[in-house]
Amino acid sequence: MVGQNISDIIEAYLKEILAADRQIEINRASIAAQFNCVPSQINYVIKTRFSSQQGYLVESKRGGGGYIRIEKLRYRDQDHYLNQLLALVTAQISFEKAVSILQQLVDNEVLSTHEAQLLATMLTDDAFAVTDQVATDTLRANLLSALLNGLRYQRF
Amino acid sequence: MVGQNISDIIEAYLKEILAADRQIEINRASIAAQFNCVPSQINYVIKTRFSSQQGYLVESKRGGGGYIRIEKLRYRDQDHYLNQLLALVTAQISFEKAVSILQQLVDNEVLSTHEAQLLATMLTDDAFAVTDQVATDTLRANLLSALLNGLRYQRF
DNA sequence: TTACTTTTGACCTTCATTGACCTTTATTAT
DNA sequence: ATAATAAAGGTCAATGAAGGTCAAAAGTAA
Repeated sequence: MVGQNISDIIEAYLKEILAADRQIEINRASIAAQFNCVPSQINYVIKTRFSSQQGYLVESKRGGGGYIRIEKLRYRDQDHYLNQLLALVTAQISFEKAVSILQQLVDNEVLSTHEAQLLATMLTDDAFAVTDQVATDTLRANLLSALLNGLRYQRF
Repeated sequence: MVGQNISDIIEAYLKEILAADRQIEINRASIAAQFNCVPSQINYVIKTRFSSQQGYLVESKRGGGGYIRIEKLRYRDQDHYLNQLLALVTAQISFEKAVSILQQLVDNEVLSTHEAQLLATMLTDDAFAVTDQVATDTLRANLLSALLNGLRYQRF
């Protein structure tokens, strides 16, 4: 039932291919034609759903024979990977971004879905009964940093 | 007595669907039109009758193709037990006490050892880079309360 | 009355869609 | 080779399409 808009549909389409291939190369115009939208919408989809925050690497080439290549990044070296994620945790962080980081940990099998849910629970605004938004975000960032640091030494 | 006002009627309508499906996705404007009320009344109904305290999870998305999704969470059978633990969480709580509560959750197989470790990580003083000790304990109490509340329901 | 709940609407924020205009790269004609 | 042209993809701002917030007004019950 999720995915009423074109962007969601295109996202799902690309991710389905990525699940099998881990890397795709598309022609912007073709995809746009296929989904009956304007070419720049593809850029929108990529920008909002395939960012490096979300674990994707996007490269492109213009001109004749141009393409857009999307790659789902996978991290073999866990410590290095956690460092990268840690770098994404800015001094203040919104719940949504925090969740997208947890999601990446799930994608890369560092956390189970259930674990991520537990942790997300503790990162909600609700969990901090604080009125000041800046203080809340700062705090959440601290919590998440602590979690990521903890994960690197945790044995399973 | 129940069902006199529009809010009650909308509540009943949504809960009837939820009884069958456990999850619904609605368009705020459509529902509002259907019940001849203003859109923000839907928010009122959700806020007063589908809160997380009442066992519902509500997510929404704005913009084109936006929606409001309501999910009925399953009640845990350890609920009574969780209530007891929740009572132990005072307004402020030390790390040691927090850990002992987590330990009880492990003993009762609500959490795995690893999960407890993850959560403990987020409850350390270190996780809150706050100097004031009272504020820290207050916060930790909030976090732990949120966690315990979250554990009462589990997603499908 | 008084306090609580419901109803309404003005105004706000977020997300999606579109199109005009720009930049880069490859091919083709001279 | 060079210059023109074609063939990509990129940017950005305007517009549209949802849902969110908040406080005032209107009901309701004690």
